[in-house]
Amino acid sequence: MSAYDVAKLAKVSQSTVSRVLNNYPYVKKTTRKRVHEAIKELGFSPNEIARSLANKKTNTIGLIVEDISSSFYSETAHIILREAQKYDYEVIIIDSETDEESFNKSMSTLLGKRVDGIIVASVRKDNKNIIDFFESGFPIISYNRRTYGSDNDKFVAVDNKKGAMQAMDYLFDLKHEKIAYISGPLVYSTFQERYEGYKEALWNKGFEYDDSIVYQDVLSYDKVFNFSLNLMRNVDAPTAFFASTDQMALAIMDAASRSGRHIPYDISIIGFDDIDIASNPYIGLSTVSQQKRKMAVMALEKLILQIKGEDQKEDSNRIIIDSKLITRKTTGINNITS
Amino acid sequence: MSAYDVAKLAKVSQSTVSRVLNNYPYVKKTTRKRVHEAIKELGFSPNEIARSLANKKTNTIGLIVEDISSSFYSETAHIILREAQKYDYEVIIIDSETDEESFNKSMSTLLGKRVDGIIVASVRKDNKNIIDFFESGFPIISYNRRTYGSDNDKFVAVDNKKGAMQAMDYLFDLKHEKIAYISGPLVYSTFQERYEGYKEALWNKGFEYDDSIVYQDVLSYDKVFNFSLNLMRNVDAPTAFFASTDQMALAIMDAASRSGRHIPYDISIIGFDDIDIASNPYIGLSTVSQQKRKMAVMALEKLILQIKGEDQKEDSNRIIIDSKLITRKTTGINNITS
DNA sequence: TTGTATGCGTTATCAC
DNA sequence: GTGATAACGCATACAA
Repeated sequence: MSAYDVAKLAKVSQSTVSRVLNNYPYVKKTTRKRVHEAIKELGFSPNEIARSLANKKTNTIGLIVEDISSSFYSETAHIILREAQKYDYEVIIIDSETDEESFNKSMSTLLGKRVDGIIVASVRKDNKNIIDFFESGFPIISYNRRTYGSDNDKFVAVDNKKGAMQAMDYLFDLKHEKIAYISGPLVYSTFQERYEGYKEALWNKGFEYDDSIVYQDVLSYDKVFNFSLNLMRNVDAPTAFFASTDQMALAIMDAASRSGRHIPYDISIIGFDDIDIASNPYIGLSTVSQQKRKMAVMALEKLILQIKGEDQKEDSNRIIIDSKLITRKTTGINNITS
Repeated sequence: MSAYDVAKLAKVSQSTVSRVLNNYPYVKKTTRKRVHEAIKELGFSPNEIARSLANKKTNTIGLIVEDISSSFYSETAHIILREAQKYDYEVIIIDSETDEESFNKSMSTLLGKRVDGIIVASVRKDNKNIIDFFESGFPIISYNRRTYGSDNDKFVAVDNKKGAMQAMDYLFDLKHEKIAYISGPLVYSTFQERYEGYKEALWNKGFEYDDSIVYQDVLSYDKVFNFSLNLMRNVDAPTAFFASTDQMALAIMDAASRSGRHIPYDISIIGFDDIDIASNPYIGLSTVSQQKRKMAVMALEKLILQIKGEDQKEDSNRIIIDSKLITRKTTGINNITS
């Protein structure tokens, strides 16, 4: 069934049906009513595909995510989905790896579907391909992780370096001096910058960087668990652990209890992200908040401005959100007398 | 840029371009090569929207979810997204409430976009609207929660009642006799059936159903926390809690530690779902597994069979997956002498 | 205020 | 093997 059927029933032309569908003002009231009745009678709903073809816009956006089952992504995706509804956009989510080949494939299928814009939740910092899109003017924005090397990049992210320094300074305030750091892959700007924050905080305090208490590898629960457990078994184990994600902090907490440590009396742990489970009182993880909601909402709004061509040149395309230290129950004063 | 540009460059007609795009066999090798070269030179990628209009299929499916940030949904969505890629389907995710009005709205926009099929993660058991779709033959399937009242319904779900009984029997084996039950809204088949399992397990043992130790309300962390904490403060508090979701079990664990109880020595807690965090050794929640992966994969496969019209009449459209009891560290023998 | 005709970028049916 | 040409279901410029 098409608009022609409606037209026939309402005794008008298909163009008139189209006009009432699009609220074109100059349609006689009575014919508008006839058309509406015909639509209802037939249960007609316009074919958005055909509409998109004629319009050259699909009212759908793409969201490329690394792993939607991971808390940070699912929580921000939730916000984006709900928010997009308000603007009448649907969203196609692509869940794929971040290597350049996978990324290109995701972009191709999204562009094939002619989405109006794309949000990328997880780029690698050296992704060259996305830069071409930034410069092409196609509506696209990344959040959480950013890319380097383009003057036209668009992203919204927390101040990762500052956030890391906040966490470190807080641990220093609690009299911790030997602080282990658990980093994710440095191919991501988030980890790169948090790592810099860790080092700079150390430097500011005059402490030396100790490679042996720094983990820098893939985000694997088991690997982080083992690394932490090993450290904890040393006589002069670190008194505090700073994890670059909450997920990893969970693994460290596990290692702590496995090693017989009591949090936060024997050991302090702080994370980064503030995923939902962190605020669970049973976990009560101290962490650095990314302000997920703000981040997700701004990414979407900025994208829509681009789509509508309303983004002002004066507006910055690089939005940096303030990090926020959140102290809960996994951090405490250092009781280890050394 | 369109296939016409490619055609011009390759000195063929647009139809021939279409033929090589679709791997139509009877195209001369040399012209096929010329077309491929032209495509590459122009960086052409076919407009899937136009293709969909001509084809009457979009190669995209819809997924209606209640809250993608909730573990169970994000974890199953992850599986569905990854799996759909293999079949060359994209997926539009709609995150919305489950009341009939919201549901109808979600369906309308999905049908407007002409998706090839729809997966519904969270229907209410009395949803009448979805029944019309089951009976219309439009490819649609629900997972996790089902609907009652249609002979043509299609779903894949765990055996919720049996799962609940497994949990209860396990607690009975651990010498628990007074077991509180935390239920979600009975408008969902999952909670309805788990509730029945709870009662039937009680009945089988000859224990009486005690309304005062049963929570039956919305899924709210705070409400469950308070309810549990109140119970625990009684002199003859339940020695075990059975939560109808892992999320709620987390709230109960919180209440337990708040009330000074040690899990599992003073109190046992068991959940339902087996979300990822449950297996975190720091949490170590005993639970009933829904076999998420199996469930998600089957829902998608069944849907695709429907789309391709290959679903055999002999096949059952009601797939019930076995529940699996998973014992971890939140359950133990009852030490309370009564 | 409304109808006619054309285009959007494909696929598919015919001819040649 | 390949090229016209008519759909697909709408939006829209142009006429009337």
